[in-house]
Amino acid sequence: MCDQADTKNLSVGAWTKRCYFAGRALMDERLRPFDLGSTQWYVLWYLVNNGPSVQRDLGRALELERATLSGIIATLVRKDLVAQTSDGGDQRQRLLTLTAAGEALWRRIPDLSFIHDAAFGRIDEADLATTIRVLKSATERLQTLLRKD
Amino acid sequence: MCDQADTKNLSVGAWTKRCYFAGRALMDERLRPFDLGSTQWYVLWYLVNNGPSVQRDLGRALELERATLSGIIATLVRKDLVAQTSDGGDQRQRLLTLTAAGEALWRRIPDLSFIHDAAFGRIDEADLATTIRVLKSATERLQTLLRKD
DNA sequence: CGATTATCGTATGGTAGCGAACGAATTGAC
DNA sequence: GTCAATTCGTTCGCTACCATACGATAATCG
Repeated sequence: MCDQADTKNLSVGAWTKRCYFAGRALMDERLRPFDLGSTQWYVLWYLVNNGPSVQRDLGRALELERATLSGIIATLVRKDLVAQTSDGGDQRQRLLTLTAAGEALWRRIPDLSFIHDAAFGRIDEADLATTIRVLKSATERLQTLLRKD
Repeated sequence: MCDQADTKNLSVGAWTKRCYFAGRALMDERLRPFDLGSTQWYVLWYLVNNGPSVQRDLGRALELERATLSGIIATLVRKDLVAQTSDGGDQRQRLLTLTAAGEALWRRIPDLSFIHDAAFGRIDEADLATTIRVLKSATERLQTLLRKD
């Protein structure tokens, strides 16, 4: 967004947006036959790899706000891919488990790691490290400014 | 998202997301007193710097889909910040102009360039260039894969 | 123990983004 | 000149994200 602005630094933000949305668009496209969104895929992925989990842990791992995750879970429950129960422990928490339909769907979904390989696989290790460092420090600075005046 | 996944390359995507949303969140926070979203700000910014513009050009400059821009314009028109007219030329196109209220609001909004300065200002030029190159090539590869099978 | 504080999930309302389908207008091919 | 293809904007339905406010449950402090 706004490459033509005064400082060339703005273009970092522009490419950050482009890259983020291009990745999401590709995931969404490949998941469309399964009627699944990219973030919904991440939730299933987490449950497959970590087993039944509490909503709170899932939100922290995927860095999603409670409200955001709540909506995504509601969608997955509506599609009968995930079940939301109480495990008898902390009554505030909800335990999420894959349903049989959810597991069956997951087995039908092809591997999506080619997306990350295609995007970053051929890039030099040192350049990747630099990119991560730049994005990380920029993010930290932005978050420091947030609500800190 | 998903830092704990198998390949470390995944974390580039995670930081891309983090950085993008951190920047947007900061813009949104600073614009909240003016009841303006970050993308709405970009539209006003474009009109201020380029004068009355056709919706099509604005969409291309900001890289927004027609449908996305249409919604944003509708919001700005509802707030009486932007007016949508026909300029007598191509009858399919709509000319966008800032209203008096839009110009008045723009004058009240503080400069937001500090956001980009804070995020990327202190980063080494060479590292910035590397980051842009990595993000650009990743984006291009992703877009090549999109709908090309 | 009781009252305050913190945490978890939900609900609401908003912005931002995309795909698909549509009508209207323009352009191009023949 | 007519008909097909393209372009422009809108609308609809959807995902995803956040802030805010709320109720319910835990944890803590007195």
